[in-house]
Amino acid sequence: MRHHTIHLFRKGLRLHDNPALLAALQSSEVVYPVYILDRAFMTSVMHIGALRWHFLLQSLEDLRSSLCQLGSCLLVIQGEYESVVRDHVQKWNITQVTLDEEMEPFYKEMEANIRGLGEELGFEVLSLMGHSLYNTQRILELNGGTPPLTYKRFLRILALLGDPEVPVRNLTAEDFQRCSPPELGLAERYGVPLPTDLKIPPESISPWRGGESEGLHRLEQHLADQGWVASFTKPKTIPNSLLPSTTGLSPYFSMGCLSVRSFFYRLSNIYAQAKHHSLPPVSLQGQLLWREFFYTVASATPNFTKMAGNPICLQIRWYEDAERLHRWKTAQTGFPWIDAIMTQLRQEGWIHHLARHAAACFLTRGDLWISWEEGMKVFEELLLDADYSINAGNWMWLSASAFFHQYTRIFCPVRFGRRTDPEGEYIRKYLPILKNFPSKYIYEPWTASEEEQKQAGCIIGRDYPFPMVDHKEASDHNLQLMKQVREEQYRTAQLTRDDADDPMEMKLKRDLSEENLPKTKAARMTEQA
DNA sequence: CGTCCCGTTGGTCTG
DNA sequence: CCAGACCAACGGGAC
Repeated sequence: MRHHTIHLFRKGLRLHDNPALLAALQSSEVVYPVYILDRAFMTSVMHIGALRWHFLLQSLEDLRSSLCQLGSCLLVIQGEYESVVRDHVQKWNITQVTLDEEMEPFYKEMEANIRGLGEELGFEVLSLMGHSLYNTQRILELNGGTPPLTYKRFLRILALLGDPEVPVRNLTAEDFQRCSPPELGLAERYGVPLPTDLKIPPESISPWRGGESEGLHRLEQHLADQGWVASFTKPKTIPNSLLPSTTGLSPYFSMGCLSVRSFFYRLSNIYAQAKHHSLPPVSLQGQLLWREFFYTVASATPNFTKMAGNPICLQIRWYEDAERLHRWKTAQTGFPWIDAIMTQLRQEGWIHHLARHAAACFLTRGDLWISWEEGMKVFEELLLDADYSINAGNWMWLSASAFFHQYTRIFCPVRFGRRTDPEGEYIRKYLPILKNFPSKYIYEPWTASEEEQKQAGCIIGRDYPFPMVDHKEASDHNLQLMKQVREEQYRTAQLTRDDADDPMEMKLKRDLSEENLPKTKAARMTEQA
């Protein structure tokens, strides 16, 4: 059967390793490449901010241009996705819709709705996995139905599965010539809108440009240095270097401008030629597998992006403090290292992984004791590489709510950054107000004398805020809170377990009595004293 | 069931 | 300058 097909781009904004689009071209006499720009969805479900809008529109423009070069086009149709599909299926006599399979609940729901429409209107739906290395369902099965909760265990499952599927071949003009492009006139009617058309602020000083072409260009630049690729070890990269010390390819992966499978195999080839190469978790390939790890856990965990109702997430009564949250979000904490990070995030939409750690630890268990969900929302809006599963997973990690539990390890907002950038060049770049501050004080400018502040041209408290908390005091306090939370949690777990096993009141009482509760060393010391 | 090992990237001190 | 011990001590998972 020769189909009339709509290929629906959602992520996967690329022509290389695009299995669903390839299948569309091979099975159709006409293919309509469509991107549905659903602004309400983007704003209320995806929560994308201005920088991400720019990145998306640039990616669409690049995709349109590449499709045109191959004799096709891209139709960007604005509207609610279900009614757009319904309208055009009838208008264009569509018999097939192809799309990438995605794992986020809202994208799954979208696909289910399109399948429902297919049954109603009589078209077929073909979805193929293009955004991840493995089928997460297979990983779950091999782990006995539950997601592996440690990376090590996850890797062991992957070893059973072997290498991921190889990428499909690049699309060529011949592929597109075998079937007709959309009618003339449609391309003009459904062009890629400009930011101003969508009332998005036009100015953008982000150094990241969206699109497959730019992504491939950056990828080639990095892969050219084979020694660097082979010896890459993540923790040794520098969070506050003025240019990214990692690949900075994440925005392109999150939107599917680059294929993770293609990258995986490019890395494998380089490793095969190198005498020595680093290994997961710290290697470059290991980074791709971290992404996969969080996808897997997220796909099998209810309420993964929330605390409430999330079975793997520690339940904590975080403070609600709109003012402190706002100051954190808008780079006004008074800790230059944290504020520089948040400034880079706001201006460029990308910060180093360790910088994310520092900022996240500060907001949650480190200093402010504000819910990781709030931080996650801010990152979702501002990070170009924001990804549903990875974002939530890392916020739980950093807040010691799941995956990571050694809550005594707290990032110091003063000393952590100073280790790799003692002169504070990163701070000077993103907080120009502190440009002339002496290096000695730049991570804690409030310790400079009035005279020194005057000389540096920045009075703390007037030109730049005082720190919003005393880090030492706050982190000690939070440490105690975290200890309490964990003891409480144990008590609750004990209660529910015994409830299920043995409802007898006597047993409950016995197990909940003081001497049967676990004691921290600190508690034991107090007792002795 | 208990015990022990170890974990992608803290901080501090010592040798 | 760097490696390693220690801090205080969690929880998943192996045994």
